[in-house]
Amino acid sequence: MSDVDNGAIPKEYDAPAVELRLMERLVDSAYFFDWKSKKPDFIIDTPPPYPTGSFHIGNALNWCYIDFVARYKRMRGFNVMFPQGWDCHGLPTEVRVEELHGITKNQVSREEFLELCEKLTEQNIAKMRLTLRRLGFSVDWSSEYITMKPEYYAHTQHSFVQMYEKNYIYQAEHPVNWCPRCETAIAFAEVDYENRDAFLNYFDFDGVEIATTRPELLSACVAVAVHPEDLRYRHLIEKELTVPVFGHKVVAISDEAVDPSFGSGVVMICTFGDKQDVRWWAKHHLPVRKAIDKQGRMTSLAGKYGGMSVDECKNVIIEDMKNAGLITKQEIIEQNVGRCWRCKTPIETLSERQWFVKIKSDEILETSKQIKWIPSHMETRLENWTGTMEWDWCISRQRIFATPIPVWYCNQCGKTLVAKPEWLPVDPTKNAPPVTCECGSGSFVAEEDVLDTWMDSSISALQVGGWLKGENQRLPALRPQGHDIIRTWAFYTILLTKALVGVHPWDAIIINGMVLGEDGHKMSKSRNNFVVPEEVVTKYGADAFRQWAAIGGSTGSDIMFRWKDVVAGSRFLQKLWSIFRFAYPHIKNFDTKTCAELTVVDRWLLSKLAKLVERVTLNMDAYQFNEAFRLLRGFLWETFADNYIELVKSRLYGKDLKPKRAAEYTLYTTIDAALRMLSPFLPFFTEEAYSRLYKEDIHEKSWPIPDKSLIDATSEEYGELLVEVASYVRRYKSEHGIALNAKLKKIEIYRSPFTDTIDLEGVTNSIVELQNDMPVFAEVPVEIKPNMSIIGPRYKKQAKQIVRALQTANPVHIAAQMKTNHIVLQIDAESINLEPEAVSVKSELMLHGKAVDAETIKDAIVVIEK
RNA sequence: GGGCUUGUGGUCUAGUUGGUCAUGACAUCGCCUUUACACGGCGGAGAUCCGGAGUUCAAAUCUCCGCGAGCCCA
Repeated sequence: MSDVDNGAIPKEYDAPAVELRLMERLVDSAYFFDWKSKKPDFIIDTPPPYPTGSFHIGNALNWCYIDFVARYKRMRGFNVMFPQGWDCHGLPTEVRVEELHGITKNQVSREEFLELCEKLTEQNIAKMRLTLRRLGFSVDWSSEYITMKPEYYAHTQHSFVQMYEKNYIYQAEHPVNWCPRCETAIAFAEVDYENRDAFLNYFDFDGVEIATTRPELLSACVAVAVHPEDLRYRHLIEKELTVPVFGHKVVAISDEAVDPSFGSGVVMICTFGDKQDVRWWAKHHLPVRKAIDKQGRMTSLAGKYGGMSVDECKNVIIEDMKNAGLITKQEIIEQNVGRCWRCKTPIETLSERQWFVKIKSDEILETSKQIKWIPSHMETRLENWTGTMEWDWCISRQRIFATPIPVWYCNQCGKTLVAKPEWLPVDPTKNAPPVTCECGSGSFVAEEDVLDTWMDSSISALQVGGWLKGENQRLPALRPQGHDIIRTWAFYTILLTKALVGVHPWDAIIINGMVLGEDGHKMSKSRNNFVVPEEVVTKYGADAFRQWAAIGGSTGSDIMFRWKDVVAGSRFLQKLWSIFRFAYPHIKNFDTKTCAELTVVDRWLLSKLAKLVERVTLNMDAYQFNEAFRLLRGFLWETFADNYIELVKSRLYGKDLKPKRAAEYTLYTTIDAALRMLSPFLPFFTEEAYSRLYKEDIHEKSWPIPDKSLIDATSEEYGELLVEVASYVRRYKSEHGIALNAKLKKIEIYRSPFTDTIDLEGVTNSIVELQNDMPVFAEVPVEIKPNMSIIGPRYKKQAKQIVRALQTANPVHIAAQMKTNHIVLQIDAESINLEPEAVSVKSELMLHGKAVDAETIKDAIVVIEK
């Protein structure tokens, strides 16, 4: 090859440089979903990330999966929608705005604060869009949605109104998880749990010993409880007791759930110390005594402790009780404390008037069963969560940056007025309703609470499918998400979609694992095992990063981020580039109509290529990206580059046109199919290579179809033999310290099934002679290998004895018998006729007196003359 | 405490329906600068597939027990 031929193709592939150049010519409209297309839909319910300003590596993993699917499905003829949403609302942005501007949300007006939140969110989204583009994701920007925009939150409000009309939503005074720092109710899904040590205080409760970790709730005590079978306390049941310090009277009840071995076996029930208190309170119809307010301070109910914080009150009351001689002992126990997932403040259980969505477990489970879960065991996580819900989904929040609840209350009669769909979007704190109340009054007070952010994001499946947009409602084929939000996003989306439109939200849900740092722990800033996608892309390029995502682990399992995987990815890019650089001059002007007379080696490769296409396609359909990519890489690196190309070099550089054309044809066909199959994984590399060859966009090409007529067992067998012979010669040279390109005196192949030696002569750089007959030397069998896949099923219990008999027998004797088609073995008293195919013979070959090296490969015998 | 997952050469990892020789990457050792690639090629060494029991002619693969790890939750 002269320099002129490949002068345009640089030797090294500089991925970051190529990728940045290609990004500039990207046209967004290439990936737009076509609402009027006749092609079948493939809509993806992309997770809307929280606009923190940086796209997390865990997101990036998930987006790689999504992009593999989107690009693959487009090539398979689908009208694909890969939308990008942004889940804007919520506390983190509120907190960030307070930090950035050195204010608290109460120091500025509601509007002003909202404006600051929106501005920050816009900026963060802009940053994250850049990362998405840099990673090569084929996002459909025409389908982008931003949940804080009126056109989106109008839909969130619409879902609220519809759910209210369908009797899924109600307002009630009910215990809720409350974060006193954020001053808002939160859902179970927002509660984190942590073990910590606490004092278990034993004290005298009107003559009965009671143990509690929460003496500050004494003023909220509404009952004491004992186990019904506990003989020590039977006499107490239904008696009235006086609460120490505070003096109010409570009744003693019995309940199976009391653990007689915990503490003294008597428990005090308060409003509300923990979830168990709530269960007892509901079951025994106990009264409510609110001792803690929304800021986490003691109320006037706590008497002289009123106004203290919970912790303060706890310390003071313990001191007071000790001084009064009430506390008898204290033990340290491990306690599990629920905390706000955002600010880590211990949560309280308060009884408040809140909005709830009914959880219909049966409906959710039934709907979930209509969805294909990948991997399937992830569905159990949803089932387990659904079965453990203690009360309904609390959707009201006491915050500012969120979707307003579209509700007013009549100032005169107190009636609740829920907005009509045509009034939406609406902020009730800014706008009065355009009607009067049934009672005739036109004076309303606005609901100031806002909606849980999951209400926004959990209509995403409907939203991307054109909900309320005058289109026929379509639904996504696929929901990709992490297993950490199965109990929230997946759960709520199933609930809302089923309730609102009566069907399951998606056909399939594919779960990605979490990304672990190189220390094996979940990636987090505090562990300092954190890597950002930008860093990887700057060093090695997006295509290398995407390979880590593809083969770092099997789909659904947690996957460790490893720099060396990215490095291996970039090396594969270089290998591919070298292959391309080598093939380019041979295929750039290739005429596809040229009919070629293929050699054994060509047919071998094309048969394997056809099988590869079949298997890769199957794995892509099953979302097994790791397997698909592994197959591609293995084929290209070993089969194609290390074997095929080495074998055909002499033909490609030779003067004989026919075999040259055949090799060119095979090169061309393989590279074309390989680039297409690689393109979902390596969009930049394949575009760069393809556009140099064809001046066309590979991403508009179709997925290759396996040419089954090329699958041919005989060609594969012959080709395999050729490869093994070549490999034997290489090994021979290596072992004998002969240079790889050194010429051997002569290579003879006896009993060769094929007739042409051109490729073998090329690759061994030696003369190859074929002989039909047996070689003149003796074949000495040295080992008999049993074929278990034949012996096992055929002889069952006797198999083990047969194997032992074969191994102890004289190999020469067994081999001789094979020629008569009967191998007679004596097993116990029985004589067994074993078929020859049940064994294979390993032989050493000897030539009378003369020194040659020889090896049996399959049925052929290769002799190297020394 | 519960649920789910998982335990494979030094490290990480693949392994579809149980079937002779367990995949690959990185690291390691030897040889090779051969006209695509030294970010490469060829060759080697390195694994009782966590431990135990069971099912089976046959188990990395199925079942049970034990020990360990991860995630989600209480």
